[in-house]
Amino acid sequence: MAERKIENLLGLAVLSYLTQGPMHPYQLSRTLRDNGDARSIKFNHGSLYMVVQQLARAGLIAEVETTRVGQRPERTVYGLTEPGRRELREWLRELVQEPKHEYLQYVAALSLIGALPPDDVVALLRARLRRLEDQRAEIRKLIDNAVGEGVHPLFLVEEDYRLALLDADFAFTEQLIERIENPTTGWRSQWADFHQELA
Amino acid sequence: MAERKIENLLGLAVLSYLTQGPMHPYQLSRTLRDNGDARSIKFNHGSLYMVVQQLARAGLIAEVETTRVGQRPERTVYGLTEPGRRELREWLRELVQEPKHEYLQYVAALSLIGALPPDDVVALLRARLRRLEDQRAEIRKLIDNAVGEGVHPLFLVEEDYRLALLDADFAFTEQLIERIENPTTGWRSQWADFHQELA
DNA sequence: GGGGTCATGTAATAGGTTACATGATTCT
DNA sequence: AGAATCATGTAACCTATTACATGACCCC
Repeated sequence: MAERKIENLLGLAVLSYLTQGPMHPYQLSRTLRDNGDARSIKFNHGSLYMVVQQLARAGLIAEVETTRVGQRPERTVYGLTEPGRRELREWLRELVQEPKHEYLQYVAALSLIGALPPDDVVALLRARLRRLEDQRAEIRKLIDNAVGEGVHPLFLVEEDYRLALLDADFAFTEQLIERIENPTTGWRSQWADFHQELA
Repeated sequence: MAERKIENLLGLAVLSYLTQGPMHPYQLSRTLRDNGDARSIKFNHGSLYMVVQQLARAGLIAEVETTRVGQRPERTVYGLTEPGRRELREWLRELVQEPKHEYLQYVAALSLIGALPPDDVVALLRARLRRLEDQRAEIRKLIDNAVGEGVHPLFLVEEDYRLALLDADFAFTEQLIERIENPTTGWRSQWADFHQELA
């Protein structure tokens, strides 16, 4: 399968929004933030303009008109092209279908965790549990609010997914504490020994 | 808390390896790959040299000596400084303790999933389930092999975590299919209607 | 002993983020 | 009317990735 010209997921969001008609970048920016999609896709003002340029260069979107109101800078309105529509479809299909390898911070930390002494780690893991609970509650509230306002759950699946991951993290972390602390099979003493040697 | 000067997690790995004594970049590179830490931390040759420079500029590591063997380019050997040791500890502590918001591809896709027709999506989700199983099996094997060779499970926790996330993804995805397809409460028809309007 | 691959590093390019700039609008 | 904020875009900077370069070693 041909490599994608644009990797930045902001581009995907842009393509997706443009299915509802042509827009200028600022409008996209606005919609992104209002829609709360910025929770799911890393967004910042500067990158948006960049990505729009890239999409245009790749022929996935095209200038539809440029207007000017008063003395403000020109606004260039972009619309989806046919290749753009196809790219949107293919890109989305791939992301849904193909679990991608991602580099997560916690994974990185876990892979180097031996550099900290085990007792410290247990305390840190306990702290993590608390924060995970907080985050969970927050997302829960966000979902409930939205549903309360009549948003169809289809538009909240990504938040459900986040919850699922948080729960998995929580369970894993609890279990990790157990594996360190268990009085008979726990790793504590070996770990402490190993850790001595480093210092 | 003061912002970290270096964000790139490769830097964390470098600090961590240097606790075992000074090394030159190529040696770090080698260790990274051999250790399999490249599975957890995005690694490529070029970035490593960059990060090493950054760490040096920030005073977290320092040149210990530069040697030259034959006509090969000079090798500069770096060692951990005291601030570097502290940074390593603090950085790790933070990562363990504080669940970070990350932008995941699947999350992005889910947030825009309405752009695809529901029947397609169900097929894609089913495909995902199969690949998740494959990935799971692969990691399982990797863990079992390593344990078989006598590696302490402490050095495999990050793989356990990966498994936990894969399982959560699997369960979520199964459930999502159900929520779309359920004959009485499923989203299919509303979704299809909504999707019509876009075209 | 010539062709690959390893060892080791630098330079060029492209991507993304922050900072800057300026007219319009709203608030007090 | 001045201050603050919004609208809109560009430019400068920094980071990361790819490509390039070259001596040494190993294999047939």
